[in-house]
Amino acid sequence: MEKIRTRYAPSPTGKMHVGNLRTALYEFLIAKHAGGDFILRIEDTDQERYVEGATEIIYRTLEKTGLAHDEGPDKDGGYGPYVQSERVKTGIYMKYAKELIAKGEAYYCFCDKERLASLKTEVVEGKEITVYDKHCLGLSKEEIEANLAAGKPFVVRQNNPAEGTTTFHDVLYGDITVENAQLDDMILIKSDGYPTYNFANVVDDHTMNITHVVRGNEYISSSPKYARLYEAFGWESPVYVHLPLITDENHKKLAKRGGSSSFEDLLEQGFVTEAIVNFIALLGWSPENNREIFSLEELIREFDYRRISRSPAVFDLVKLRWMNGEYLKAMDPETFYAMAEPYLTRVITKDLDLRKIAAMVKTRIEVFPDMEQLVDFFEELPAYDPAMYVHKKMKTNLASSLQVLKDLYPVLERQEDYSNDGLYSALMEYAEQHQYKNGYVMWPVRTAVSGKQVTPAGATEIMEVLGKEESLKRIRKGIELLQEAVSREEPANG
RNA sequence: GGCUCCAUGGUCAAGCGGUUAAGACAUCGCCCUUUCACGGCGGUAACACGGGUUCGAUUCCCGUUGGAGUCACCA
Repeated sequence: MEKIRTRYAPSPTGKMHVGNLRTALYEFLIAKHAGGDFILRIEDTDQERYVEGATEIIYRTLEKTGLAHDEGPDKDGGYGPYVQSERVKTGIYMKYAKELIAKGEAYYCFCDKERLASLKTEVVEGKEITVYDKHCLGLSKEEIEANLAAGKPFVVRQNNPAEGTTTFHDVLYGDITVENAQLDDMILIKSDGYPTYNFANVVDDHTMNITHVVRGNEYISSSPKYARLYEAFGWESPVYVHLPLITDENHKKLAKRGGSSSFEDLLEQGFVTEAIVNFIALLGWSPENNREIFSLEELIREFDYRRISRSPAVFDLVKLRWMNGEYLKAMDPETFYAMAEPYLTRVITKDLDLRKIAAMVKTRIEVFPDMEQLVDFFEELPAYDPAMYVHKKMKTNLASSLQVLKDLYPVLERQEDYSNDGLYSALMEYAEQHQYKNGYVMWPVRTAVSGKQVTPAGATEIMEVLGKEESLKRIRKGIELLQEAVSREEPANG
């Protein structure tokens, strides 16, 4: 059987959109699952949209995500060049365009912008819809020669029949048939001499021996035109795999612009590469079993493209967050610390044991930025409401908390061992002496020492990090606040 | 609007003629607990509608409705 060759053919126009990343992933997986090759081809035929540095983003993203290409601009496999603007220089597209012209499957068009604008257009939902009228198809050989000789700008258009139907096959969607009358004479070669995406794509896929064309669903409606091109050339059509759309929560195609639609945006929001890859793999595909957590290696093994779904999938950030949390929990502590540190130092400037803090927070966050509000109290005791000392379940109230803190203060002052274990046994000893429940004493201590309703660890772990001096200081502050609160309460009660 | 595609809970989804219609996220409740979280257990929640085909349709066909995509010298 023929070796599978898939290609990722992005345009260097900016960030790496998650839809594109997913396409690249699937292309990679389809090839690798079958031991095939994954090729990178840069489609930069639109000079106007070209963005400086965008090619670097593509390389960087593929590298970071582990989607290693077997061939590409930086890795010649004998099918180069792998950048379309360079291929243009070889004259390949014009050569094939002329072949089509000779066959009557394409023609020169000299219509200028004005004439095109004068064509009857229909405005639907704010979009102008113009159908080219094949005006230049009627040009005589002499007229064409004369125009060409005069250096008149031209484009080359595909000549589609007005009758009959065209059918193409997609592995997921089956046969799709459209009336040829629906196919407008799309431009193959632009007036600047560059091929359009549609044409370059077909020529390149064929000459680069691509066996499986994997792309987004939005191309499905132009596929019949591709099919006609292959037919006109007498080329064998590749296997088509059109991927379901990824949509936003309103079920609209995920916008290019938007807070979390690019790989870079997601990294910025604190997501981990592996989680992103894992998550988008499951957007439109599911394995035979119920597994959800997959490494790239495992995906390669499991990925059967026949199980790709046909219906669009909403990009659910909430579930991505969950999955990211799973990755953080499974991450080894050193790696986690290395990634967490920059976020930690954003809120903690004091000389505290950041490793310990990172460890506390590791299983409690979904994305890195979550940790900031979880640990900021280490830096400074926030102003807090004494009402926080009241906990129904712990049966603690203002007076009991005050009592506990007052009792404990000298104990903690005497305490030498400020390790978590040492402190814990000291507090437990106190609890036992007074027949108090653990929470009855732990709750007020934790509150005093953190000033927070929610903390990433228990009282003694926090004190261990804080150290003796700071811990005592915070407990004194707690006693002070409680005394005020109690005295304010008493007259009212009495 | 033309054309095309899609249709199982709020979301991702399994299912491929006969099932108590999985599982995950989210949500709710309980348990555990040095609060919260984590973890454990459990609950709520779905086959868009109407016709066929069939002994039997979530599953096959047609239609309706709904949603989406696309109609560039962009990819």
